[in-house]
Amino acid sequence: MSQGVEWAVHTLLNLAWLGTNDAVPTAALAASHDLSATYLNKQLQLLVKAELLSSAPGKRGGFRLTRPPESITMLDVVDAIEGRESLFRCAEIRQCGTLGSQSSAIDFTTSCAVKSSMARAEVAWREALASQTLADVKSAAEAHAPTLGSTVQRVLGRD
Amino acid sequence: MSQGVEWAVHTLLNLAWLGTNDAVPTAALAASHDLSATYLNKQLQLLVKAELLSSAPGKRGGFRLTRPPESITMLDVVDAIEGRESLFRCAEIRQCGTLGSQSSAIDFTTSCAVKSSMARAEVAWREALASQTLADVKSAAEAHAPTLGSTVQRVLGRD
DNA sequence: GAAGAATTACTCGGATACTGCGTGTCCGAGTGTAACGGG
DNA sequence: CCCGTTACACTCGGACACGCAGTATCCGAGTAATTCTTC
Repeated sequence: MSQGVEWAVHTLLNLAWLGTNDAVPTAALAASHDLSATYLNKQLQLLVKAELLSSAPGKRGGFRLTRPPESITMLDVVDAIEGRESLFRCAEIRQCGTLGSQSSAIDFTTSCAVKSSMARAEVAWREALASQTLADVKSAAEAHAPTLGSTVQRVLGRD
Repeated sequence: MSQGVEWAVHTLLNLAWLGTNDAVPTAALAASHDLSATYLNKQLQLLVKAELLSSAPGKRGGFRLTRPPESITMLDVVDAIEGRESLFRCAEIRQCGTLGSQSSAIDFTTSCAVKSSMARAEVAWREALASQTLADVKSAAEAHAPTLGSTVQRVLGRD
């Protein structure tokens, strides 16, 4: 899985701690975790495309959350970065080769059993991701570092 | 996710249908689904290393299952091919940059909240995979193609 | 006819190239701000 | 003092290289079966 997901989640968390007061430019977000600003920008563009962030150009421009953290699930973030494709892609190899050509024995209109099995597991994964919001993760982090919110505001605050 | 997983599962299924009578060489297994024999062999070696298959050299050599299909889970196969690493690898970027250096505010001895969240979802995925055996998938496939077993024996049978 | 050794043909196994995607970087288009000048 | 214009500095956004893991391939080492020779 792409490491861009980690970048995205931490960036979204920082924006959540900061509140939706102001837009934050890529450079500041990158500096807060020592990331490549240009590459982080690539990920942020994906988040904009997924409508998790909105971008503002010009002076005092940057990115800000479009929704409260309670309305952003981990699945939203993963899908935005990884592109909603499934982990396991079935190439339907069962239909090929000496076995696949024995079509009389196989009903290819039904879904591949291997594909179904993998899909079941993937649904479990996605449901677990969808059940956790950005607010949940934020709270979990605060549990062990209560001052984190004010620290972010001090470091990222524009004024 | 690597497509080798699909190759591995279908190959294991074919061996299951054939029964543990005889070893089947890579070439036959590859031909049954029109795969690259040499590359399939690479995957089979991984399965041998994971002790799901045993290999026999020489004439009438090949691969055979080491355990009954009921004792092989989907997770076993995925782990064997993909190499037991987790999908999401945490780079601990929270400890870097202008925010990470504010260590007074953050307790780095505790696990990263983002990492924990992703890990939860991954556990759900692995449990779903572990709860499905190769025999389950085999049965599901047979439900829509009862003659599949005999077809495999006819196509792959050595005699 | 039986036993044993040499031959053979087939198998796996690891070492060797290639390719596509994730990773990383760069420069141009566009916009909000601020400064400036005129009324 | 206020407003319109102009210039500017900063922002995003997409287009351009790089590297590595997944993909694909090849050839050599090793073994079991077979064949041939000999007793």
